[in-house]
Amino acid sequence: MSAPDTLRDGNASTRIADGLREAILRGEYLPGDRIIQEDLSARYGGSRIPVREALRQLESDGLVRLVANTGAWVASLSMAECSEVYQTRERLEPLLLRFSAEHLTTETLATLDRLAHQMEDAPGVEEFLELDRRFHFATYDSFHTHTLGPLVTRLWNTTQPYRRAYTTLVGSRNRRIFHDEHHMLVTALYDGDLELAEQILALHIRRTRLHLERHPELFDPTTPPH
Amino acid sequence: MSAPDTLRDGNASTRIADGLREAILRGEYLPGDRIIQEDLSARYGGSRIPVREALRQLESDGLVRLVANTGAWVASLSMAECSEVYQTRERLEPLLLRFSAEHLTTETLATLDRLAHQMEDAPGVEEFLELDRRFHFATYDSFHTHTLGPLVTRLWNTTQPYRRAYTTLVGSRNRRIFHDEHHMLVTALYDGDLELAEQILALHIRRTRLHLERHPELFDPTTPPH
DNA sequence: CTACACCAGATTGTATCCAATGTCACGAAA
DNA sequence: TTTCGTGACATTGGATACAATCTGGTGTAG
Repeated sequence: MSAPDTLRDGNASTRIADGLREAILRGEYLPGDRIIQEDLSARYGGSRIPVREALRQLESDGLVRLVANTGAWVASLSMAECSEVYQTRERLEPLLLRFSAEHLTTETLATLDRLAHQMEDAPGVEEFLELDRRFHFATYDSFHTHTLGPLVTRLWNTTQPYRRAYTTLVGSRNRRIFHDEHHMLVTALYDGDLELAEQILALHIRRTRLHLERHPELFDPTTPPH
Repeated sequence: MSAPDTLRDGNASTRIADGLREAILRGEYLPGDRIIQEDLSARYGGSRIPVREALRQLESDGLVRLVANTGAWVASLSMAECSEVYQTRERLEPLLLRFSAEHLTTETLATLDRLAHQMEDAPGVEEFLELDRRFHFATYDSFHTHTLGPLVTRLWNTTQPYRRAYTTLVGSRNRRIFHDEHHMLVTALYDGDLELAEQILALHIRRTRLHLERHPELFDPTTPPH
């Protein structure tokens, strides 16, 4: 999904921010991990100046927590905070889906169907997560948004570590209903029934949240003081 | 609402970001205005390093647009983009209202009622905008949120210049329905009817959007390439 | 044994300097 | 007159160096 650590944009801060974001999403850094500026300088090249700009960016993205004169940590969520993100998604993503579905092409629909089936055979956690993300974002990509798209991406990103932990924990048990919901969503989109598609998506997100809430042990026990 | 330009947080970047954010919200900078790093250094003190970090922060907040090796501008919205923000708010704020309303105190309700009445006598545009913001955020403040509150603040911030322009343009005409909606909201909260409160709020935001959409001349005519 | 003060090392925050890049005005050619 | 190239200037991007601050361990007093 992303180029290697070579130059890809004009400036170093963007490159570092992108690289670190991907690393966090890949699970290379875990919630609560300390981030040392110098380490990032060494890893991505360059001095600490662009590293610091990158950290500011990621802080606004909700992936990093900065404390003045003290340091940076990979953001962690309490269960209540994670639930909040999911409830937010439950309201936002159906809207984005509606915007996007109005411009869906036949090719995209075919892709969605293919992804939904591929997921059923996903061998491991990483493949499953990756395909799930690609599936949902494929339903959103047909509408170029200014606000909503980036917002939803952000919400996915901040909760990614917990989705990974949950998926790892429960293995491939109980995934049937998950796949069924995906197929139902594809069918509703085929039929052009946007109202139904919105409802299925909302329920899909809601059910996932309720499942996550059964595993408080995955989350940061304390709400950090901010 | 904010301290003057003196130190308020440990580091300069946060101070500069806060100062510039407030300045943009006050309308001191207009959408499309060029921002020169050196000017901010001079204005807020310090070198350009913390200024650049502040600009990255505000870029992630959607208030500033950065182009590599070229410069920074105060973000501007096309009408479609502004509408998108309002449609997003229409889905998000009722949820936040619901969360918050569960913890509303009698004092807060009294404050809301007072603010709603004060707004009717607001002498100028700035007072009106300020009171409107304080009213709505007072309905949200009873619930300490991790994601939703900051998100809503962000959406308010990015559209603030256009609310100001619209309010200035139409003067105090047609404000009656606006005030009525506020009073209806207060009443619904008094009655503890959250369902009704959510609906009133959604309609309030929706109607505002439709009014804004009658004035395309307020917005950036071109969707900037990003 | 615990609590606290203090100091050394580690890490972050910022200023200055220089390099890289883009902008804009000017002038020459079509 | 318009278009295109060119070069000086303005502005941004980044590296190094240093100052400020925090952390964690050690030793001392209670």
